[in-house]
Amino acid sequence: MSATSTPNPCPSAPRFEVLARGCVSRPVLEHITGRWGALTLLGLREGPLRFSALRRRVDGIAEKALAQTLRALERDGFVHRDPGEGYPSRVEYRLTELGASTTALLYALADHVESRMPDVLAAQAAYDRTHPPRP
Amino acid sequence: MSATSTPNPCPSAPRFEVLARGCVSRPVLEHITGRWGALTLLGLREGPLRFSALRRRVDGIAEKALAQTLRALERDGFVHRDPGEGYPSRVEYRLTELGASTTALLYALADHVESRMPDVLAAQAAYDRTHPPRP
DNA sequence: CAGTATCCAAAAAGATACTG
DNA sequence: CAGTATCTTTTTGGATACTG
Repeated sequence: MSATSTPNPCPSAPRFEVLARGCVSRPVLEHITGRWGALTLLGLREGPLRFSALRRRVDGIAEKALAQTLRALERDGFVHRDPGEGYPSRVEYRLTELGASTTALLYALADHVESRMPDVLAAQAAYDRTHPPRP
Repeated sequence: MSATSTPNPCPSAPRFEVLARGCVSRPVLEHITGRWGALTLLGLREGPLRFSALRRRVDGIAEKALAQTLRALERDGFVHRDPGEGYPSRVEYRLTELGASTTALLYALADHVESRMPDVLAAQAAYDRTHPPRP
């Protein structure tokens, strides 16, 4: 750290503003909501998994992307990486307490979306009916 | 439409699996959690806004990105677009009921992250201390 | 097994200009 | 004002190969 006199960002205070660019929590929120972040956390929700198992679980993710995502989530303290000793290597990933509490909220969100899919599909159909495919 | 005999994806049933590629809810979840989706929804949380006001609120977003994001969210039924008549144009965007309920969950998530930022910053510092910057 | 390294293709972000 | 069009630059994604 050292006295960085950043005019600084979002007071974690009453009104919160992740909306501000430069807010320190914004990149963190992006890690957990981003393309693979959310799915990776949800993939670990039911218990620890090893790299390949997790990769199979998060359908469609590339090794590279999974590695990157896990690194970011580990750095932010959402995921704990436990490298077992021995060979061949067995590394387990598990949610930290912070990761678990966060994932619970993420799950609530995903579950809500899932339950309201009928409305979403209806909205999409209506939209497509009234909007030109692409002139 | 038309009888697509998709072997199809994620039963909205008991165990849910957004994790599956091809799951219809996955792209929707991505729209609301994606790079700008979340911030745009949060930007509308306190009330309807017009395009430029929203753009100012979601700090750093480009016109193009905002237009795209709003289109996706409108199509999914999270946002309602209300084009006022007259000139110059005044278009208002507001959350639908579905958008509002979803955004409430998103807010809970963002708020949780915000409140735990001290832990996140500590984790990041610890990580950076023990991991080589880049050899 | 658990990754890293590479290379290429595809997509997204940015900046600028222009229209109803 | 509310966008679209266009072009350029960066980031991603995907496939393949290789190492401890």
